[in-house]
Amino acid sequence: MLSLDPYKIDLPVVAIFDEVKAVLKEENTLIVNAPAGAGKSTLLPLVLMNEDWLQGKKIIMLEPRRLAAKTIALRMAQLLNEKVGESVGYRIRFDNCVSDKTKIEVVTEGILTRMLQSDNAIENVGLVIFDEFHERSLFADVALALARESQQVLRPDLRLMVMSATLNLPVLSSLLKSRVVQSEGRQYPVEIKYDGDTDLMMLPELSARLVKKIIQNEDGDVLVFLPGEGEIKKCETILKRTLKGVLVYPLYGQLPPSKQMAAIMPNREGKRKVVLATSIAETSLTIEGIKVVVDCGLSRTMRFNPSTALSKLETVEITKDAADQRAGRAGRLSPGVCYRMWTKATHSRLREHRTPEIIEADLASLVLDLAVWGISNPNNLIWLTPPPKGAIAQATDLLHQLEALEDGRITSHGKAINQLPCHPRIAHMLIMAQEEGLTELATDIAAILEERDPLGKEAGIDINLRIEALRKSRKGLIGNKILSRIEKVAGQYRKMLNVEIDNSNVDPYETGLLLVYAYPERIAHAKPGNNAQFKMANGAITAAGHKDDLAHEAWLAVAHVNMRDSVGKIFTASALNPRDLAPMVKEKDQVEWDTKRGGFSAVRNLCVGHIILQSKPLQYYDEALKIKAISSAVSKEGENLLNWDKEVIQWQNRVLSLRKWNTDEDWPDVSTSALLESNEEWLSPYFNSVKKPEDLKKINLKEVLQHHLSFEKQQLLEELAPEKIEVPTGSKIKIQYHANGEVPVLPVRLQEIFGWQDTPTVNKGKVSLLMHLLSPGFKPVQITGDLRSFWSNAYFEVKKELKARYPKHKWPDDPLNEKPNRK
DNA sequence: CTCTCCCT
Repeated sequence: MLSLDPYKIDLPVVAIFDEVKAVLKEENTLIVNAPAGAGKSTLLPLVLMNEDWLQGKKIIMLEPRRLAAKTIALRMAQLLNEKVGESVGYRIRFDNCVSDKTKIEVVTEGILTRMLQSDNAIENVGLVIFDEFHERSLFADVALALARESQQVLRPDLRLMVMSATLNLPVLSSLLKSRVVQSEGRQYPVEIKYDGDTDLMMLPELSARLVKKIIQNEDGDVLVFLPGEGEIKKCETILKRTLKGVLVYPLYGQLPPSKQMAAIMPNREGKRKVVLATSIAETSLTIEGIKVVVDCGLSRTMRFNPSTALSKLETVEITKDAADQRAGRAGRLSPGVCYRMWTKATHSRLREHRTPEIIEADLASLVLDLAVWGISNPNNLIWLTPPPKGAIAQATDLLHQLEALEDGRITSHGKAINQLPCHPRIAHMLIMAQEEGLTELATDIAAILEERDPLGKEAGIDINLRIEALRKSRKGLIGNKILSRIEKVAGQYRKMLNVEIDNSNVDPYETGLLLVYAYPERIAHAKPGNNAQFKMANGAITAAGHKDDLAHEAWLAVAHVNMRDSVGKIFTASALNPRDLAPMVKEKDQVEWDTKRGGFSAVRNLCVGHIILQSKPLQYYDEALKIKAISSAVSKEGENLLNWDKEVIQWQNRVLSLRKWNTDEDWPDVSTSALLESNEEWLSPYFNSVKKPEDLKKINLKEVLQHHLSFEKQQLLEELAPEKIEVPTGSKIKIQYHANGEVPVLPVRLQEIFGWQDTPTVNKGKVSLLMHLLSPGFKPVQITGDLRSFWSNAYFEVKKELKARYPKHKWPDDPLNEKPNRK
């Protein structure tokens, strides 16, 4: 029983108790929109725990963070006058506290996915609550999609309640086809001041300057949002040097807990406080007594690139809802002010809602989770934001490589991978290590790979140094926060795989072998001339520092790498024994055309992915492959490779003109682009004897093209669009056709056509030629499309001019009865 | 100059 009447608690959410109860009695889905501080997370589950429709089943509430899950469960238990683990419990990684009596379980996201996996129908659950859904974490999105599927297919009575502070409500409510219950928050007004745009390079200086101004002109403590540790440290140095009598605290995730507490704890008497924080202060940590927020408008996020299968950290503009949430931190206890380091104009073009993690995350685990559920095509689920196709394809590919999937279906190996609480690559390594007898080592590597680097980058790239550090820390010789977290994770793997601690010396080759299981595409081979550069099996070039211990190894097994530049940077790797690569070496015949390297070649390569170990000329190869290779080169660079001369172009233009004029006659598209694209069809029979680029030049293109037309069409072409036309002197003069079917041009000297009454034509008299009339010296004198009118009008003007310039020629008054001449 | 946050 509750220790007090929940309706008498002084929190805004009390006002919606009855409405929430009423909706959930009738409907199975509900959205609750309540800002921070409304009291929804603690009170709503308690008010609902005895509803009839639950039929004695449990309430599961999903929290994005372990600490939040634990403290919320604790508060609820206090309100019930109980201990945690009785009516209210929690389940998080490394720690759970539930019993048979538990009716409300607060769990973190990974746990819910696990629950849905072991029992698709979650039979003993009556209500799932998604708290802080606006954070749009990957797991929350997946869990909602799966819970929804379960509700529709197996459990129509299962209730879902989505709770969120700022959210794209219309989209969510139309997707879930559910009602929205709105709660007030407890928030004081925050005045927004736009302080003009900044640039990233000057951020520490500019934000420090702004803070100094605020300290002089405003009351209360100040919270500054900066993108990362680097900016925070620089800003801290400036402020400590220039601001006297003010306490400055940094606050970010990597800080030891005692220093985090110092920043969060209420102010020491008499002194004002400035906290410089990352986005950690947006949601995870609350600082008491803040009256002024300074927001730089940037944050760092991890983005996964499916084409390289790598994640990298990027600095991005925050969205409007995140900016509002940051500003809200100034109005928890009294009215406040928020300075935004951007302009109103910049603000208007910011995106409304934060990017859901599913858009830019590595989806390997997601695809595997769905496969375990029996869903091979993620599009079959209803998503608030569908996962991107490229990332799904990359994940599916990888899972096939790891043999977790076969033809899109989960394998028994895939199920085993899914049982382990880590990325599928690492789970695959852990399982394969059992066969190699290297499980102990693998548990250490797995834990190191998923946590931050416990040594600085000054330690070099050798991952074996990290393993040794972990082993020393277990012997109590050294220690730090990261190492103890790594050991916690390693311990969980040891327990699951049933092995003991191994603190012996490490054999780097064993490490290398294991890393290859996790990252097969990152096997790296020293480039010739070894300047610490390596080519990886996926084709990318990477480098180690010149002085690194591993810089002169022939082979590396690379774990983490950054590919921001064209030559990537290796962060962690191990030496690799080439003998361990034997099973991965594949014989690949390469039949290709490379114009720069002299044309055609056929070789047999021994390779590991893109790394070529050995290359020998190939005596016998499939002729069809050769044709394909040349043809594909021709389609790309054919205009330069072939002898594409004026003759060919004239022939193309003749056919193309007829294609334009006589649409009923079915003339083929012989434009250059069409011909190059279809070259395999019409040109490839001539490739047999081709070896070098010169051989391609020797092909008589016009002849080949001519023959590609049917005999009838060849004849028709000569008849309708002849290459040349005979003029009265008997000269055969070339007609200039155009590709677009424009009127063809006949350039001819005037004296050669005396006696020609009418304009000459082609295409059975349907197309008159445009005459370019020339002087005896082939200079243009007149253009006409109507010869008859020329003779009776313009001719007399032209005659005068020509007579002056060419007095020895005959320029008759009656040109139609004059004999033409070629003189 | 890699280092935001978080989860099984």
